[in-house]
Amino acid sequence: MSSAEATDTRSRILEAARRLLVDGAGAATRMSDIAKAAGVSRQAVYLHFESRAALLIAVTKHMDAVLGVQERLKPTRAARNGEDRVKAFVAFWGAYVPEIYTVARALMAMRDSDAAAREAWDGRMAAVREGCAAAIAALEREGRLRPNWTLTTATDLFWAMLSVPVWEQLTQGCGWSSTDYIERIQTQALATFATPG
Amino acid sequence: MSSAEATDTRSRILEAARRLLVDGAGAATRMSDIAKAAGVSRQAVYLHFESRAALLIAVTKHMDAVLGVQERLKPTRAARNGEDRVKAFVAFWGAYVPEIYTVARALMAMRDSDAAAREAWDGRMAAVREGCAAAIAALEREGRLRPNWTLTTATDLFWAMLSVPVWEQLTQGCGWSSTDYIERIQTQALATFATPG
DNA sequence: CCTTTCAATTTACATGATGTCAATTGACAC
DNA sequence: GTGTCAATTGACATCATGTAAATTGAAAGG
Repeated sequence: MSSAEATDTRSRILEAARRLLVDGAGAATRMSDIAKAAGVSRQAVYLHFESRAALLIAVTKHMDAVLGVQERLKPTRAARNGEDRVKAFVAFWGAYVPEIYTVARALMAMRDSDAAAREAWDGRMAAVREGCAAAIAALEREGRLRPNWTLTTATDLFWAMLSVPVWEQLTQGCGWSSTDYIERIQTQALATFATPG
Repeated sequence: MSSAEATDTRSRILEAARRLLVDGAGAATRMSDIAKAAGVSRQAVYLHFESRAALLIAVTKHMDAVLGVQERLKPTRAARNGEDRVKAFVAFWGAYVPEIYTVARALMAMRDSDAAAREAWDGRMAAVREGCAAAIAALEREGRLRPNWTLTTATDLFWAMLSVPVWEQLTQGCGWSSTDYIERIQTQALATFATPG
C-alpha cells in the first residue's frame, strides 16, 4: 500500500528530525543529516516537506501530540484561584520548555530568514500568551492584581518572563535546575503581580 | 600618508556598517552592502576585518565610544542606596538598548555559527551582569534583599529580566515605549527583590 | 501478464552568502 | 625611479538550501 508507506516514511523523517534536534546537533541540524538518519535520500525529504521551515514546523506539531500538551495543561485549568493558576502555569511551562527547547531554538533561528517560520513561532507564542492572560485575569477577578498593572501590561510582562530566551539564560547559562526555575519564577510573578495574601 | 588613509577607510567601513545595521537592513546586512555603502570593494573590507563576526564586534566597540557608555553609567554609581541603584541601572539599560539593539541582534544571530561572536556577546553580557550584581549587592548591604533570594540567584534573575530578547518582546512586540519599559521593569525588580520600604 | 502509478533514487544544477587567492593599479615616500 | 602598501578586479572554493529531470522498483488493477 503506497499511501501507508508514504505515511511511514514521513513519520520516519519526522522522528529522525525530532531526535537530531533534541539530542543531536540541535539548531545546526541539516536537511542531509535528517535524511541520513531517516534512511532516505535528501530529496525524499523534500517530497514530504516543502522546506526546512515546513519540516521544523511539522516537528513541533508532532511533538505536541507526543508530549500530550492538553493533558499537561489540565492542572492549570483546575486551579481554584488566581495565585494557584499563576503557579500552575509556571509549573507547566517549566516542565514543558526543556522538552521542546532545542526544536524551539531551531525555529527561532529561522524567524529572520523565513516568513513561515516566523508565523509559526508567533502562533505558538500567542498560545502561551493566552495562558498568561488567563492566569492574570484570574488574579484580577479576585481583586488581587496589584494596582500598578492593567490586564494587558501584566500579561505582557508575565509573558516576557516566560519567554524561551529567559528560560535558556537561567537554566543553561546560570545553571538553574527545572525546580529552581519554577519556584523562583513563581515567586517573582506573585511578588510582581499579586497583592500580598 | 598611507596609514592615515588606512585608518580613514577603516572608519568609513565601521561607520557604514553601523549605519546599515542600525537604520538599514539590520542583521540581514551583508558584507557587500557594507562595502558599497563605504564606497570600497568587498575585498577591501576583508583587508581591515578578518570576518563578518570581527567586523560586527568592532562595530559594537566603536558604538560604545560614540555613545559614551561610561558617561551614561555615572548616575548608577552615584546612587545613594540600593533601591536607587536598581532604578538607575534599569534606567540606564532602558535608554541604552534601543541604541544598540539592531547591532546586538546581528551579533546574537551569529552566536550559533561563530565562536568569536559568541565570546564577544558573552563578554558584553558579563559586563551587564556586573551592573546587576552591584545593584543587588547594594540592596543586600542595606538588609533590603528579600529572604527568598541570595546574591547570586537575585542577580541571575535580574540579569535575565534585562536581557535583550525581553526588551525586544516588550518594546517591539508589545508596543511598550522606552518609558513604559523602564518604569515597569523598575517596579517589577523592586517588587521581586526588595523588601517594602 | 502487462500497464499504470507513485514513492523514492540518482545526478546535476541554481542560488546566495562568506571567505580566499593572485595579479594589477595607483599614489606617495625616499 | 623604485619600492611599498592600500585598494581593485576577477576568479574561485565552500557550504547550505532548494529545483529539476530521468530512472528504478514495487504494488494495484484490468
